[in-house]
Amino acid sequence: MTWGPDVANWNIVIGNRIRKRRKELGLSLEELSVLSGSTVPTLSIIERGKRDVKLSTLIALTAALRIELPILFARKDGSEKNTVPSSTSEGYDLGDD
Amino acid sequence: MTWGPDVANWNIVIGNRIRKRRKELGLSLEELSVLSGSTVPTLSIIERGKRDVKLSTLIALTAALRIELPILFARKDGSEKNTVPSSTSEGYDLGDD
DNA sequence: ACCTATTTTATTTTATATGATAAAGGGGAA
DNA sequence: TTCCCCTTTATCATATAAAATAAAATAGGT
Repeated sequence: MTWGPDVANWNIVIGNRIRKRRKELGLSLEELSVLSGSTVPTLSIIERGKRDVKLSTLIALTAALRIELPILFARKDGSEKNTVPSSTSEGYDLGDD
Repeated sequence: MTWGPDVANWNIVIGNRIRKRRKELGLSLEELSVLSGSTVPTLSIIERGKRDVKLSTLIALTAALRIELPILFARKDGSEKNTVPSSTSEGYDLGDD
């Protein structure tokens, strides 16, 4: 495994959010497995932040959990903006696609 | 290749955002390659949305481009909130990690 | 203690992202 | 035109995500 601290942090944050949401829905790993198309062992590994997951896998999971992808990557503090800036004080302009 | 429409869309959106940001910084693929650790061909493929990237690759890119990961995944419309809800009307509670 | 459901861990195989490298394409500028 | 820079495409090797499966832990109930 062994990733940089940023990668490790994001893997754990995302894994925690997935697990929390799964519990909210009252789903077992087995049930989420059916809904998402990932196997139970894979889900266990992802939820514990032990895998450098591919984007498609996360997207399938968000669909199964009925949340949007940006939620998984949202900042923790409720303060900051998180929509695409169209020319901002931060000095970049990502929108529009 | 061949992904579902959600995956294809996100790959293109993220690729476009990366390329736009790279241009903003006046970087060539070669220069971004050095900064991010990905090879030039890989960057070309990612920027055109033709790869199912791993999360670690995106994180290295955001660092090289000096943007935050949530920006890459931000919704297009400037309206919606995008921070972690702590118990919301949407019916889920992802925070805290 | 037992029983059951759930989760974790381990192993093997398959699919694919990524690296390394080379070659080809595409504009501009001279 | 030729040169130069940048990007795309192609090929092969390697690393690893993910599937499939089984087995071993763990958790909660009773």
